[in-house]
Amino acid sequence: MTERKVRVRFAPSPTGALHIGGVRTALYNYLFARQHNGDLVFRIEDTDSNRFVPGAEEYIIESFKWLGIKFDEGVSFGGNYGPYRQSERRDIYKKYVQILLEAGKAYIAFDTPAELEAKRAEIANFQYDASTRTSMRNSLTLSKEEVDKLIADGEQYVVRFKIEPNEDVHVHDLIRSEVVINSSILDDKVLYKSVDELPTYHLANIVDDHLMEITHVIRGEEWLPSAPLHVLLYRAFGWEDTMPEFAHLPLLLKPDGKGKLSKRDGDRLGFPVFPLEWHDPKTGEVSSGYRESGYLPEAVLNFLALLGWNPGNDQEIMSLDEMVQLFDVHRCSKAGAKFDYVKGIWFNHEYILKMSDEKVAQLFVPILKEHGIEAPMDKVVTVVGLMKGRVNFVKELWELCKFFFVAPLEYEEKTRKKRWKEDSPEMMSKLADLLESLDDFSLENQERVVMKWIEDNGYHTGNIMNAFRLALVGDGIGPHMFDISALLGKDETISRLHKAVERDCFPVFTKDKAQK
RNA sequence: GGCGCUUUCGUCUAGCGGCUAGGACACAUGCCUCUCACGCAUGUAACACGGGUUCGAUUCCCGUAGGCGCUACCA
Repeated sequence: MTERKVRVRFAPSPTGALHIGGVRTALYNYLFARQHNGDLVFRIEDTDSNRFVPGAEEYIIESFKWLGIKFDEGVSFGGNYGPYRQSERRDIYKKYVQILLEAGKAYIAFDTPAELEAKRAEIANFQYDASTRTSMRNSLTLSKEEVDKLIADGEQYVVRFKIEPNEDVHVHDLIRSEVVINSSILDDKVLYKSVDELPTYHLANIVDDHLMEITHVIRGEEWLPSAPLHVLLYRAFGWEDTMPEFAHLPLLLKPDGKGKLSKRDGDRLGFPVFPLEWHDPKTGEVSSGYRESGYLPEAVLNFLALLGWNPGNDQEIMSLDEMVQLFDVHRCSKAGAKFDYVKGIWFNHEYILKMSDEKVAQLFVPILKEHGIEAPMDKVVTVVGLMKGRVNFVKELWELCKFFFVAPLEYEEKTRKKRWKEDSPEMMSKLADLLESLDDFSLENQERVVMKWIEDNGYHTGNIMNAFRLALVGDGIGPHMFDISALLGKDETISRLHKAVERDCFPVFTKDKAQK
């Protein structure tokens, strides 16, 4: 095979937010490049001036920065194969269009969009190809003089690829092995439009991949039908010997129902489909992002990687570096994968579990601040250590942990009803007195003394501990009691006990299940 | 409609002629326990259908059906 350095590219169109499927495509390209000590190129395919959306390019770059996917060259990264924005490569494309024209492998067509539309309405399954081009207005049916005159008169035209019929075109695909399509079913694709002096995707793509010395094209399955066209283009230019290898990835599908994953599904089922929050400049609509929803970038990448690929064993939790080692494009699945966002939540849980208490605490501090809490770091770290296993997202920590920082003002009704007995005020007073007498308020000492006190007096452990919990937490949840009281400290613990006794654990609140 | 791709538990998937069809998420149950979780254990659950090939098909081939994609002067 070739000795060329591996070079792959991710080439989005700046038409809006980066779709999560695009993120996965980029990830696979990244893994492939890293694994082969190759380069990953970031190219912007903005050949459709009508669909350009301001801010989209910046959004895409920021997304990858957050995710931790690094490019070696391209828009905003520099490199020796630029420019990397297709709208800045007009002259290059013009030159190659000319080459095809001169070689008789492409021709100029003057049929207006309206005329074509009429044709399509008139003839079922109309296709601009070998069977119909002789009856259309193009440089094959018009004389050289007529063509020149039309152009001189400012008539708009397009350049079409002249596809020879009845030829079996073989596309070798790394995931699907060989795909064969007969050239007769391909139409004479528009390669270039005079209106904006820009090529269409197909031409620009082939020219750029060739000039940028791309060795492997890893892209979504939606491109499979046009792969034969691309092969034909490489051939027309005489570049077949350096034509990249293709790998067409299966698509990401709706979690339920049918069809490919769309932004609507996210809104409908409550999960993001974009890496970052996206503010649509045209509609003003705001779409949620994985970052803002509290996902860890490593978890998102890990989750995405396994949607359509697996390392061949049971390992599911993998760092980016591990994935680089394990990735194998031949192990990609062929069929589309329903987007299992519930599993994505599980990945986030696993990554929080895996992350050090210190790091999670750092993420928790801003959330505490939002609630007006400024706590010493060591306390936050301890709380996180006690509680992080219970959540899927760092932000969920607040609801579960707030009692560590704020004394309860109300007590959960159901728990009060169940755990606050007739004699609880009396018992809690006694407990407060007992704790008051302690010089050593450590977890171990408290536990030893209190448990002995319970045993000596023949109390019921559950009654005491549950009332104790209700007094300190205001609810029937949380870690072991002495973890709580030790962290709260002697004064705060006793204060909360006294308050609970005074109030008799009133007022109460109910957990409204309806509100999320 | 045409062309192409595709088809294993509800979901993501392992399997590459002979297996009690494995794992993970979700779900259920149990254990742990002062509560709620975490965790751990166990369980429910799949080879789309019909023909071949073969001693033997989840696996190979051909159909059918379903799904997905493409079918633009969009990518």
